[in-house]
Amino acid sequence: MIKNNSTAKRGRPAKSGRDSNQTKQALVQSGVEYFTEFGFASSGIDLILKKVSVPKGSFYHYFASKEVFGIAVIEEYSRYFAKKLDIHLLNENNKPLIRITNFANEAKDGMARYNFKRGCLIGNLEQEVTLLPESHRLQLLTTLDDWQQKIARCLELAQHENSIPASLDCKALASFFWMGWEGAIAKSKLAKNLTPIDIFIDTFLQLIAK
Amino acid sequence: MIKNNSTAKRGRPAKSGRDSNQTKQALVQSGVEYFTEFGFASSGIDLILKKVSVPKGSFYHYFASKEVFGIAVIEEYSRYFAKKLDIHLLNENNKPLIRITNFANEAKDGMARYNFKRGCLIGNLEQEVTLLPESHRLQLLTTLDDWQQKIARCLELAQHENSIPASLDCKALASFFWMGWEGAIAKSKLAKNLTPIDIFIDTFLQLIAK
DNA sequence: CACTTTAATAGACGATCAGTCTAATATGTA
DNA sequence: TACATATTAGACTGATCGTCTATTAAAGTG
Repeated sequence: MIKNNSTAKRGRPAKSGRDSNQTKQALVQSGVEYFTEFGFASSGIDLILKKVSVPKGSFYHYFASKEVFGIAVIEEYSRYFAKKLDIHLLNENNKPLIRITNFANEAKDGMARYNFKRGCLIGNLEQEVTLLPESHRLQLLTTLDDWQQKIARCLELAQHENSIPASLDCKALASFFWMGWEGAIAKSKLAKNLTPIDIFIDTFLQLIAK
Repeated sequence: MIKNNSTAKRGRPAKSGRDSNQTKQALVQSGVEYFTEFGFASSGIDLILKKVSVPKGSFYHYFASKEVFGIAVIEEYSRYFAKKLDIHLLNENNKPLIRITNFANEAKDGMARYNFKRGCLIGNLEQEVTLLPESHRLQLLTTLDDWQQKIARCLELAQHENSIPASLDCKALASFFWMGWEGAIAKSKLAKNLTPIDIFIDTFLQLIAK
């Protein structure tokens, strides 16, 4: 007998009508939103579930624990953000430093759109690290390292076209960039306006310009 | 009858033997430590009390609420940190940029001494701002503004002695400095080493040097 | 010395909410 | 019909939170 390849599924059907992967993805997405706004420790599973109409009893059917769920959430955000970075930083229509500016502008839009309540998931969890499981800590480091490489490559391009001094160490400069960036996002959340991000980007570009 | 000016006190004596002000101060100090390590929301009053052997029932005798207590804690830390800043930034034995380096070195010592678990209270609460009462948010902004002025003045001195370009806006640069600083402290906590702080300070000084 | 005032403590209260688990339910397959 | 599988219902334990009220222990007062 040939295995039926149709979409027919065994078991009790999900209340929402979603299939298993969709439900999982919806939960992860909800987790991204809550963790970004309230952090890991202060986000309750209850609300995360409620937001996407998945009953509480189902959580441990989809994830083994809150920690494992957290890993999926961080991974999702990392992927999403890396993609956004690539769109700008690899855009050959623009010069390298313009690409960075464009990325910053998109991020600024996001900050304002969510009323300065969200910011960057990675930056937020970073501050919470003393409360986080070790698995999360390592994952955050890996993510930041990835982003750092993307910026470093863009800065190297700028260097090759002689927009910034050859004397600069682009790897160190990329690390410097992200520290300032996370600080700027945090300050922007605190001040509830975009001035900090503007100051950060403007100053950064001014300082490295040849 | 002349009022007795001795140390005799009414009321049930404190278990610890401390007087009211000492107890209050001890609680605030304990709060600084807990809030710096775990943030405001995740720090329980219970542990803060236990650390300085003040019984739980006494908390609301000394402070009207956790929020009011938080204000005292932030104020204490702000004062402590401002003093530390002044010691370095107003030290006329050193050139302005050396003063900044010295401040950074002392902070590095502190990070290592506490095993990268504490960092900066203000930076930590900053990330938590969505969970904080508005009074705390405003207080954090004021504190950062104060620190910013101190660094700005130091940078202006550097400018006057021609160590950094006259074209730089010292106020903006000071704001830039603190965003990067808070980001570097956070990254250092995450990585559990001092490399991020080194990269931040070295790069900052390199970029602004004439 | 009785009584009041003040300072500090003891201990419990109600609420919330975490993460988890077991039993029940709803479907497909044999 | 019986079983396998997928999902849900909902309660459970245990912690912990911030807060409050009654009580205790001292000093002042007349």
